[in-house]
Amino acid sequence: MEVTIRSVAKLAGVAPSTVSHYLNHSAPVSPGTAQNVERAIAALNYRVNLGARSLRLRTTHSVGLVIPNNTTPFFGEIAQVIENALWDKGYQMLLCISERDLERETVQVANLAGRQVDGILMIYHCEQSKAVQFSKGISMPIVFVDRPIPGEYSVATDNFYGGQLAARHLAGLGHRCIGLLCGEADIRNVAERVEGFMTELRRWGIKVRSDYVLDGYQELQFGLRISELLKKEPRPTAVFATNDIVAVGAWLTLLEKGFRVPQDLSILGFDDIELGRFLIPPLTTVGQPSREIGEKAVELLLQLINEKERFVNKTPTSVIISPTLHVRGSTAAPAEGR
Amino acid sequence: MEVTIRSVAKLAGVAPSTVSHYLNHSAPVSPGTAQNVERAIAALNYRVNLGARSLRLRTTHSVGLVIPNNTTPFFGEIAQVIENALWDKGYQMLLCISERDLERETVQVANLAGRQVDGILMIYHCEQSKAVQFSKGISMPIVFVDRPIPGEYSVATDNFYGGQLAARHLAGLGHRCIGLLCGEADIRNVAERVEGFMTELRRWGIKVRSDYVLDGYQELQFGLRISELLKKEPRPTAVFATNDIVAVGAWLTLLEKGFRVPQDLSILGFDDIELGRFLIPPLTTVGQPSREIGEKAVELLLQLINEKERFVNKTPTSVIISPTLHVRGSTAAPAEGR
DNA sequence: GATATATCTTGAAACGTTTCAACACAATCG
DNA sequence: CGATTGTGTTGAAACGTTTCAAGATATATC
Repeated sequence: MEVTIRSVAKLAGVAPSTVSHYLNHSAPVSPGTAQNVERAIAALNYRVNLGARSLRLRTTHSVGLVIPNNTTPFFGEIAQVIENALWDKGYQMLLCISERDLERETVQVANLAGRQVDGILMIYHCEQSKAVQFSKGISMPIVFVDRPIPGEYSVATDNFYGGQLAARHLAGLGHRCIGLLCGEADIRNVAERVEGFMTELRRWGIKVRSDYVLDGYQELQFGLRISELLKKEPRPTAVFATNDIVAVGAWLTLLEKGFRVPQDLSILGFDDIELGRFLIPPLTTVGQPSREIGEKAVELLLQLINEKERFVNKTPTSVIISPTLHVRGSTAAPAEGR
Repeated sequence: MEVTIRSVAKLAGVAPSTVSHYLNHSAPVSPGTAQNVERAIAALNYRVNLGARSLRLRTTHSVGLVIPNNTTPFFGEIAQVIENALWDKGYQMLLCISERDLERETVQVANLAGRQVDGILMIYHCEQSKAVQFSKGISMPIVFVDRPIPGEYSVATDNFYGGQLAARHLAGLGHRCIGLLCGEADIRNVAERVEGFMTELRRWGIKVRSDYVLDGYQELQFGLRISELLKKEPRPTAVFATNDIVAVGAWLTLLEKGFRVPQDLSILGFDDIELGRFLIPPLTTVGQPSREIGEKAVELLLQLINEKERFVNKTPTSVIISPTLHVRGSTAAPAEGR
């Protein structure tokens, strides 16, 4: 038999409600009974059944997080930051990995709703995600992370500005002949980075030749294709990768081919993953403030949870966080005469 | 008001129990009522409250996973594999990140127990973890992952054998002068790798000079200290790092100092993280079968959950999975004359 | 000493399910 | 035709909590 609040009450010689009051400080309990209850709890190794409590209280103190993948450094970091923030506030995180499967994404949201989580945080995979539509039919608040949706609560990076930062840095160093490794331009975040980058370059009067732009997946492997740019005439003096992993791939290729970074070619990434800091030279990059994003998302969600009524008729807010440029060793002014 | 099985029943003009039977196929329902119920469910957008169901059924179909950290590639991968395996079986994963905090680890296990998870998977941080002791007081089965405990159920890599594989490979190539980058030797897993490595080398009649052994943390930064080994006379022709991240650190340093891998120095890691496959040359490594470990752990745990009674008196089994050597480009025979 | 007040304790109802035992009805059997 | 079987349906109890309203006791007030 399970040990319940009733068994504790019986052993302590009081009513279950008294035990409950003792546990929750919801009513004063005389020192004598307090001690009895304490002893009974210890003797039976009683632990309150949070599921039952949730049923009664209509709040589970749990939050679901849906991410496309956990091995991508950025997502893994976000998940960690969010777990930490939630834990601090007494919330348990239910992690769902969608594996970029739209069907699965939706079922996971439905499941979380069925489990009566108090709220949901979601990095949806792409614009077509059915889960986004589906999420409107559930009763708990939902905050979209990293990838905003018009008309919904969200917390994300200002990707356009990030692209501008990158452009400004390279242009400021004197680069005029610049390449671009563009990972998955159909993801809005990436598109915005590119747009910001191009817009800013245009402001400097710099035009990126279309054959200096490579498209591919956001994987290390794609970065290896930088070798194609090295054959161009004139060779670009700097390259912006829309993603650190891609930048690392490029970096590896350059080293292998005997090019020196940054003397022969400057390289600039986006994300600020841990590895980049340890390359030699370390990678200059536009840092996604993953800590700030995760914490802000949790803060916003908990607000929605706690002041539910008040927020019902407010138009959802979209929090945009500015990335910052981390200047490290992989970028420098172009060599003389170029 | 929440939409419950009762509201559905009322709208469909039947008893709540009938709706339940319809949902769970626990009793035949006539086609007519079935349709009515279906319609009512759709009309009200009803979704069964899994919390309430759990309370009644005494099973939550959820499992807790405790890991020290989610950004370490190996842990992140394990978490992902486990989530996938659990999801396939209809279980929800509750993720707890202990941040290597022994206190927190314990509280997390207690919390999971309170939430009535059906079982717990745990990568504890170190031998002193109080959580290990604590876990004996809870009622649900627990399987230790990656780091076994005598007398408890566990699934882990055969680290000793992994060390042997590494040694055999290097010795077989002809290396006689071998260095060792040893990350956190007080973690048993690491100690076993080293032991297997040394044992096998001894069998080949090779002794590792004590000043060829460096100790440090399992971080990329530690790998940078390989430069200390490069000054030794004679210089080692190969280095084994007990961890891929450390190996990558070493690899970066070698490249930066102008040493060629593997011509000047062979380098061998442990874990098989994704990044290693993309170095140029790619990293030879002893692969931790993270997929197999995760899946096996889930399989074992679900067995314990489902056949609980039967297992009660069995002595816990400790599953050991053999790692495999992935020979890639970073190792080769030593240069002539050395 | 009666009444009011404060402190402590309690039984019962509720949260949203599932399931047992019982019932109603129709079809089948001998 | 009475008994049996099978198919659908149901009310009530249970899962382990919390909380409301009310009861019990002790203390203070007039």
